[in-house]
Formats: sequence, structure tokens, C-alpha cells
Amino acid sequence: MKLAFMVNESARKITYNKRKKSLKKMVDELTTLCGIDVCAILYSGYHSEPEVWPSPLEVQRIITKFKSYSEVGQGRKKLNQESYLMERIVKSKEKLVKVEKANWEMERSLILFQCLQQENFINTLNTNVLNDLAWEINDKLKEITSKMNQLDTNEST
Amino acid sequence: MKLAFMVNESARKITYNKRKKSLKKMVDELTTLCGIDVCAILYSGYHSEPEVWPSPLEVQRIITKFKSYSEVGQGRKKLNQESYLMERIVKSKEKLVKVEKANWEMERSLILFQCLQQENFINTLNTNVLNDLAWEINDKLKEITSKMNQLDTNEST
DNA sequence: TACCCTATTTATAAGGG
DNA sequence: TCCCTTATAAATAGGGT
Repeated sequence: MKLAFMVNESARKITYNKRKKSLKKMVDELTTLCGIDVCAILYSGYHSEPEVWPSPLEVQRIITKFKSYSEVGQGRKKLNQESYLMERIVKSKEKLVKVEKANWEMERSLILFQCLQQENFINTLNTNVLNDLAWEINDKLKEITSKMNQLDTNEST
Repeated sequence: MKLAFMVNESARKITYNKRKKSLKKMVDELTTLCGIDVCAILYSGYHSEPEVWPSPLEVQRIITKFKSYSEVGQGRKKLNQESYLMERIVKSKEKLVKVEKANWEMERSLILFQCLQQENFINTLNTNVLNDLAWEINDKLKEITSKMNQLDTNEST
């Protein structure tokens, strides 16, 4: 069998489903056997949303790690061609890291709330508990927003 | 063979390497055969950085899709319990989407630059070309930063 | 379309160099 | 630790319903 785009649509979908199943299994097994974080994201035309594995929350968690690496990890050590421009880029990157961090906190709150909604946990809670939860998230968001505004104010002085 | 964390360290590393290889192959094949976007992120203790597949840039691209889904997709349609608090959360989310978008543009510029550095493309360019590139990225970053500041100014009025 | 079957291919655990 | 080999287990393409 040759490794190329499968032109036959039905055969392609069958293959897609089979291999997707295997991919998920492989992620699960690698996670269990080796005790490491693994996630996969599939973006196919078969679903309007990306399919993520093992779970949206877990994927978010792993992406956070990935991103903090992308931004911080490679920062200074490659910067031995002393250039004003490159310094400037590192500065921007550092600011970005801070804003990203705030964003992620905010997002995590929102995602938690969404997950609760999706799982219908919220429907089983009484109104008071729901309101408490919402206020808590709301406070968190306000706190984060204020932090982000501060960040930008400091930047412009 | 039982599916549990492998206690033997050397055996675990062997398994890790074998299965990682298979996972990457599976991602590649699924991408080719079915013409879809797939990526995987592994965060193990064996490397300080997360290992991403098929490439950092491709992973970023797919994550962007994933994130825009997380934030925007589920927004309004679940909001039939008309609550001021929930509206407030949606508002925060909308702001987050905007900031995220700006962040992603910024990040993409930085990642492009990093990739160029890593691949040693930059070393093969002459100083003028390098400076032009850096200026271009610098301008882009300034533009994005200003957009973000505007966003926060509008927010606080 | 989706499921089931099975012949074949592929992955991989275990063992040795 | 890494590479190679091999017996076994698992995945899967293709065909039928």
C-alpha cells in the first residue's frame, strides 16, 4: 500500500477512523507505560471542532508547557550577535510571556467553567452554588484583567 | 504484557523511544493518507523541552486552531440561563480572544525568527538582509503592542 | 455508511552483543 | 547505552454484508 493521499473518500474515512483510534490508544499507552505527558490534536474536515486527546483540559495543560518553552527557553542563549534589534525582540518576548501567563490563567478559569457546563455538572448544582462559582471566576477574571492593564501601563512609561 | 508504569528505568526508556518513533510515524501517515492536520506534543523527563511533532511551527498552527475553538466556539450557544455573571464571563472571553489574537501574531513573528536562528539560515545571510528582517519583525511587534494597548484603553473607558 | 472478518503487514518486548 | 534479531502481538487494508 502506498503512502499517499487516499483519493477514495469512503476508504479514506475508514482509514481515518481506524488510525485515529490507534493514535489515541498509542497516546494513552505511552502516557501510562512511561509516565509522561502526551497529547494529540487532530484537525480534520470530519468535525467542525478539532479533536483533542486525551482531553481538552489535559491538552491545554500540555500546550501551556509547550508554549512556555517556545517563549522563554531559547531566549538569551542564542543572543551572542549583540544587536539592538535582537535585544528589542527579546524584550517583546518577555512582555509576551507575562501577558500570555495572565491569559492562560484567564483561559483556565473559562475552560473550567465550560467543562462544567459541558458535563452538565452545573445542572445538578443548586442556584446558590452556581452563583458562588460564577462569582469566584468573575473575581479571578477581574484580578487578571487588572494585572494585564498594569502591565501595559508600566510598558508605556 | 501489562499496561502499567514500567518500573525498570532502562526498559522504560527503550519503550519510550520505540513508541515515540511509532507515534511520530502514525502522525505523519495520518496526515498524508487522510490529508488532515495532526500534531503531537510529548513532555517527558528525558528532554528539557517538550518534543513536538511534526514541527514547532506546524504545532503552533494547529494549536491556534484548537485555541480559537476553545474560546470562541462554545461561546453563546450554551448561554440560555440568562445570568449577568455569565454574560460577564463571555465578555471577558471576547476580550481574551482579541488579546490572544494579537499575542499569536507576535508569537508567530518571534517563532519565525527563532526557527531561522535554529536552522542557521541567519548565519548564511549577510548583515544587511539580517537587519532588514529584524526591522520588519520589530515593526510588526510595535504595531501589535500598540493594538493591545488600545484594546486595554478602550476597555477601561 | 458502518461494521465484521481475515490475510498480511507492522510494531514491539525480550534477549544478546 | 545503543543496536540488532526474532517470536509474538497488534494494526489494518481490502473485501464482503
